[in-house]
Amino acid sequence: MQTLGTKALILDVALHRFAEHGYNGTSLNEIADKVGIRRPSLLHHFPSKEALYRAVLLDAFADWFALLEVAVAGDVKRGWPQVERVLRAAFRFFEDHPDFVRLARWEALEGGPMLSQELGDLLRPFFDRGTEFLEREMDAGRLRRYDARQLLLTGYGAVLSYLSDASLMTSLLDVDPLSIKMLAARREHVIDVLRNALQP
Amino acid sequence: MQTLGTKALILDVALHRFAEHGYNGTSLNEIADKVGIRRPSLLHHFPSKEALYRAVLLDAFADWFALLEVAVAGDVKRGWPQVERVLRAAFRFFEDHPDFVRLARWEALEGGPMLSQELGDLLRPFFDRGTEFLEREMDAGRLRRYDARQLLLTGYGAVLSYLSDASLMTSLLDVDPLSIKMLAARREHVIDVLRNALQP
DNA sequence: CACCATCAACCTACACCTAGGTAGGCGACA
DNA sequence: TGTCGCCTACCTAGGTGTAGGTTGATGGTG
Repeated sequence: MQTLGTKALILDVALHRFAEHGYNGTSLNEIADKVGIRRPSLLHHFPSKEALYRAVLLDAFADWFALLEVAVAGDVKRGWPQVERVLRAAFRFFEDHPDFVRLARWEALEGGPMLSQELGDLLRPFFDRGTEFLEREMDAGRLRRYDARQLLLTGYGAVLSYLSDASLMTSLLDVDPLSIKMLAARREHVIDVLRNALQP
Repeated sequence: MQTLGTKALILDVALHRFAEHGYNGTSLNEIADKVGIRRPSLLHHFPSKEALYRAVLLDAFADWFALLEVAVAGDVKRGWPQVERVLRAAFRFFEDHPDFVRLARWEALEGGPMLSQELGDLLRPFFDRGTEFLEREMDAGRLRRYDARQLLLTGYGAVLSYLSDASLMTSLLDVDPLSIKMLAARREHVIDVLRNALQP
């Protein structure tokens, strides 16, 4: 049942590998082997390792941007309920796309193969929209006052680190941090902390 | 004025390189060049790349463990003031040891060159002591109730991500995230958020 | 003091492997 | 007959690690 074309299959396998071991830790041979072709055949579909990586990264982020667009559409609610709505949407996305989380983390750490700047530019509009929303709600007294940009970065760290650093979490928690149960516990915890910090 | 012996100099340079580019992204040639010797001379001091990496990592963590010992010594205060005391000590350490932060992040992401388990074992006692402290204070009503372990992990993510993902922060903030001013802003922000989340 | 053995720290040269990427051929199929 | 997708064979760069030699400091001994 391999409905995926070879190209899509390559992207799929590469996403897993890059997410797991990063750019430097992944070889084209590994990817090709898992796809079931030889390396030169892989390079027939993508001109270079870096081109493949870019394609993987942009694909992954396209999904994330699409979700963000939907999640913030209309600013349906105000104050904390809207924050919680977006948070839950984000959590659901991250839980469904663990490879995306790790890929993003590698990219953020490495500064990427000269791609980080570009990604930052794509991320920036969403960051600014988030900032504006938070500032508006704080001004209206519906959220406790903080530096809105710092607050977004705090959310970023609190949400993503747990998911990206799974092996460390396993050492500390003695359970699979990515099990359904632990993911739910994590989600509710973060939301709980932020609610208490944000509600006036 | 090179008061450092060659071995210490190697460790120093290697720490920088591993922190910046990770294990796979760093070659012994780079390190040797920067030290001012040839690679075989470097391998005279450390038997292999992995041995060098282990030495770097254990050194870095030894400093961190030493600080933790001091910071938690005596549980001088109770409730939030003690939490804030430890937080500030940790921030100061991280600001003084940016390479440590990034090294830890690489290690957590990569699962490390088979070292992560070992590191987890070293970290574990501190994690458990933190958990116990928080639970005691929560039971006494001096801190708002959360899952203590989740809370520690939230702190981990919120504090370290900003410092380790500096290149991403630069893209989003348009300023040097590691400047004295921004570091202070970050510190006060995180403490502020956690205070509001934790004080009953 | 003169002599010699030892050893640490460095070097050059080399062996070996794996990586990414290229050249060119072969078969299937429109 | 052309083109697509794949192959084998090959190239080069760069990585880790080893072999073996040089130098210079140390330190015991006649």
